[in-house]
Amino acid sequence: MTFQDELINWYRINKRDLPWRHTNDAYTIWLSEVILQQTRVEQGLPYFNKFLENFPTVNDFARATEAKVLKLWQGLGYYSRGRNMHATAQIVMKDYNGVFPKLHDELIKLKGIGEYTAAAISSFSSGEARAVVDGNVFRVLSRYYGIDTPINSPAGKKKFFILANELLYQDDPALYNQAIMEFGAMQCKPKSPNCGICPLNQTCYAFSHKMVNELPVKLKKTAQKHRYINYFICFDGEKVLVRERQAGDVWQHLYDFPSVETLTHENTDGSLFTALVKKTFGNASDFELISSKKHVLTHQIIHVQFFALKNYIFNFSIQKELNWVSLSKLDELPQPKVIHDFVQEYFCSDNME
DNA sequence: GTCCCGGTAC
DNA sequence: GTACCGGGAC
Repeated sequence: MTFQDELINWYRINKRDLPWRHTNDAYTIWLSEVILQQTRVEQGLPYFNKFLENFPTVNDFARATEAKVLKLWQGLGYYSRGRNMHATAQIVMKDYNGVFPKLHDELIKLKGIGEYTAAAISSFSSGEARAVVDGNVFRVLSRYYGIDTPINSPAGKKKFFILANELLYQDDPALYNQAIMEFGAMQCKPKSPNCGICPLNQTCYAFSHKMVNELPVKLKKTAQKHRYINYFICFDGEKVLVRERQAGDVWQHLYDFPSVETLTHENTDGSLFTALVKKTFGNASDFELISSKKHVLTHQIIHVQFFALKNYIFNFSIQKELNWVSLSKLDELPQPKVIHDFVQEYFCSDNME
């Protein structure tokens, strides 16, 4: 049997029953593919159901507010995906009369749709012969063919893209695309794949050369930088002061609190930190540490501290994009996970007293 | 705790 | 090439 036939055969027996595999609708497939970018099926599945329920059509998606989209996206990470989807839904309404494109060359023009997603949507919705090249495909091909070109280098991307398209099963591109990705996700897993039961083990380069754990090769990621963000919780009766985060940093258009960022881990009781807080919030201001958390991103390790702020003088010129929000409405705002976790803990223990 | 996983935009 | 997030495996 050929490589392609083995994969398809394996897929017919082992595939998971997933909702987006029962449709040819480009809009529904787009929802699933963008949600599944950088995301495992188990984590993405509830979000897919939530989005389809809230936005049954691309028109419903386009007419929503961005805050509603981000609120539904909350906790999934990489929020630019949600913002780009919202923009794309509006472009589809305006430029495509609400009919979601099915062909690669149109899809690739849309925000948030790159080579992988254009190939996936076009092959699954229209049967177009475009090979998907995602992390699963990189892994399966690099191991089976023994290719050690780094998958995150320009040369590697080109090489695997060409090979994947040469291997594409022309009789049913969609079936083959599904098969190789599912095979990568479930059998040719990143860690401890069970090569003993793999139907391709007799012809797999990595297996016969004992290189399964060395492939694929990936260039080392850049070092993470440490950041120290100190949040201040300000109350005015039932209202709390929140900030909408702006472009140029993480969590764009999500909400957190007024903050003071320092270059190092400041001593909370130290005079330097106290001076900084007084400079920001007024000389009479006083603060008390509530909670500390560490939040890890790709390129940043964010050390977060939450303080209760008292006797401050509110001054809009100090931090922009500040708004008072009543406590009961706070959870309606999209929040970064580290903020949402804090809010849940802080106000839950408050209620229990 | 520490390490590893994954598409797109710029 | 680098920035974007959160969760799962160990």
